[in-house]
Amino acid sequence: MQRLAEALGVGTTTLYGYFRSKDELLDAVVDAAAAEYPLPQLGGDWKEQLRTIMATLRDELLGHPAVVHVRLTRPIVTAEGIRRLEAGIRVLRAAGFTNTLAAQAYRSLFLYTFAFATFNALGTASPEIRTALAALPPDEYPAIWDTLHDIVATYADNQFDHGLDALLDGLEVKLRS
Amino acid sequence: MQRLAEALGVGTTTLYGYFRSKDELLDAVVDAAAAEYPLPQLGGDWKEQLRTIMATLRDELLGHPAVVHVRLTRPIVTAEGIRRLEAGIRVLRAAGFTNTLAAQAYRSLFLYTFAFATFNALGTASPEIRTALAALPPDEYPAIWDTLHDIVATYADNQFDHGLDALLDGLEVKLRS
DNA sequence: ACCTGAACACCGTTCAAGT
DNA sequence: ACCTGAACACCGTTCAAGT
Repeated sequence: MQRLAEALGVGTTTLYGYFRSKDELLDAVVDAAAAEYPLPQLGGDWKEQLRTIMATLRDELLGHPAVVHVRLTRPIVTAEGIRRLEAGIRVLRAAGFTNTLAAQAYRSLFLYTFAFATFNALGTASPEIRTALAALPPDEYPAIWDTLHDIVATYADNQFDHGLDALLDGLEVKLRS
Repeated sequence: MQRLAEALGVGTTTLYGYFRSKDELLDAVVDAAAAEYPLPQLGGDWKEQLRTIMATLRDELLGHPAVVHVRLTRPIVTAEGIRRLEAGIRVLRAAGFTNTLAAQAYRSLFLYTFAFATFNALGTASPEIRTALAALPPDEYPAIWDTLHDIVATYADNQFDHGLDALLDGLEVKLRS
């Protein structure tokens, strides 16, 4: 708070005239960050529409990594988050999912997307991981040794699509059964 | 640190004789917590084996919620985490996945599991979410209104299986193509 | 070797007072 | 109404000194 106040050229206590606490200020920051990534027009089949919704969430979190940490401290409901949820449930129900399955499916997609963005945003840097894994004894960890390159590669962006596609394919299986 | 030292009945600075910093102490805590949940004997088909591995990770994080927050601050590699990774990659390769697909699949499962545990452990309490969602105007958010009960229910434990099963089903689709 | 009080820089927040 | 310095309780860490 004191650093923010100094950056703004005001006294620290001035901030408390606008926000009751640091948490309340951060809530507003999170909401403002979310508002920068409004839901675009949805097109394509239900899977493609959900891909668009989740890509928006991912971009929001990657665009403001600091927001991720705040959101993991306590539950925060943003206006954009509500709009994404509404759109997601609509898409899933229109695709034929029951209310229960639609809610569970959205939650699964949300969790995966949030985790991907979290581990990317919080800088789970590949060099450090690589070093740690490469130092393991190959005879004890042969599978890691063989796939070291592939494991490190999962910190790249295309990992997002892999998991999301798998999840969507799995949801389709549930839909058909 | 001062509170921990007091609880231990020693001076604060005594702790720095055993750990170079608070981070280093927390690393040891995280590793100790993980060691409480060793990988059990794996049985069943590849999906069942991965379910067992991920359940172990989930239990570890839910068993020590404070650990979750620490692990989201910086990348931490635990001994048990390495063992789980080795076991997971082995299972996936034995099931027929290529090295690349195995690494991506494990990462997807890990991300989903970690996110589930995170949002449960950090107390994304359903009452607050319910209140926030129930206060929305029904004409603007009809899908949320209709599925309010189902959405709140996704904070329960059986949500874990739903998403994990969907992910595993989706991975099976990839395996067969 | 093992332990420690004092001190430092930093933080969120409150209070009473200033314009 | 809007702003503010001083103060408080708290924190991680360092230093120089104790046994």
